[in-house]
Amino acid sequence: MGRAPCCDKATVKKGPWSPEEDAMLKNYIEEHGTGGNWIALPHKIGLKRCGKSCRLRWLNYLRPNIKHGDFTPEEDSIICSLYISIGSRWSIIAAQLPGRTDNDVKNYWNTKLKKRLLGRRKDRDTHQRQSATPAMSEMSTENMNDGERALSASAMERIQLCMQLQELQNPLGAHHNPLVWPGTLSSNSFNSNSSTVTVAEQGQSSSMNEHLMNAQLEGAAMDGLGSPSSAENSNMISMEAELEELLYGEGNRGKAGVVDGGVQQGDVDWWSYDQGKSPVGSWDFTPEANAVFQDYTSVYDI
DNA sequence: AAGCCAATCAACCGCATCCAA
DNA sequence: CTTGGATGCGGTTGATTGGCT
Repeated sequence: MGRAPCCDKATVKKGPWSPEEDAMLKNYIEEHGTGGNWIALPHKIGLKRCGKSCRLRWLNYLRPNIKHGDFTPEEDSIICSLYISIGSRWSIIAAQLPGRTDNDVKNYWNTKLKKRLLGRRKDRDTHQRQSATPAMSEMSTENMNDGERALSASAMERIQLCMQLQELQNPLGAHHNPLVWPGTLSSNSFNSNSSTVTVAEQGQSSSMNEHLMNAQLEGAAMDGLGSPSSAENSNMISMEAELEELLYGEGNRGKAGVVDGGVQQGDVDWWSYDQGKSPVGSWDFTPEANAVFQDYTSVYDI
């Protein structure tokens, strides 16, 4: 039994696209559009490709205004912030970065940013293990119990990144920090009615532990997105700066913060999206991504 | 120059969701 | 309400590239 294949794999070509194939696909779509049916598209053009493959090629490579490589510090900051906030929702993250595709962002995170951030944590752990708080030590991967090992890599990364930021902000009492770790303190600290990033949605998680930990992370993120008190706002600014430090190291603060014309990093931070410039007006903002940010802005009164 | 290895990125795969019949 | 096809998405794979020995 099983699922019917989307195309005839025996007659469909796989692997890298040739310039001729690219030209055929690009010319056709520019002239006729996709016609609302990717499956039928390759047959119309005469391409021996799967419809899904055509769609991917168009979205990730052939579409106009695609940017490749050379992520800016500002983009780094957005990616990291959103990853910590919402996890591996690459399409949503990419929608905040004009010209970037989800595939690009995902690759960039996996090959560069993740290593840059977690690598720094590893270095720091090596130096600070002796003085780390018990909670921090228990969470290091080599000390994990079976339940903790059940956490997905993504969830673990987000925990590590959150903890890394906490550690920088408040080395002695990070777990009491309401900004970063609120879900552990109060089950009401995040809104379970949110239709997009909810505990229910985390039902894909493979274990209850991951379930709960994700909920805590979402809580952390959600509180960060809410209407902060002045004290929390101060924490946010601090967290923003710490993220910058993690990305670019001490002595390089400000690298991400100031771009052409003196624009501050605060203009793009994720906990203070303003109605005017974020999702709407973004390049290729999907309805799904739009829904996420509408939830953020309506539920958390941003 | 050759071989090895790690990094990078395009592309594939399979699952989840959407939506029309 | 149910079903099945189409689409979207995230995880993973594999080919290519570049650096090092």
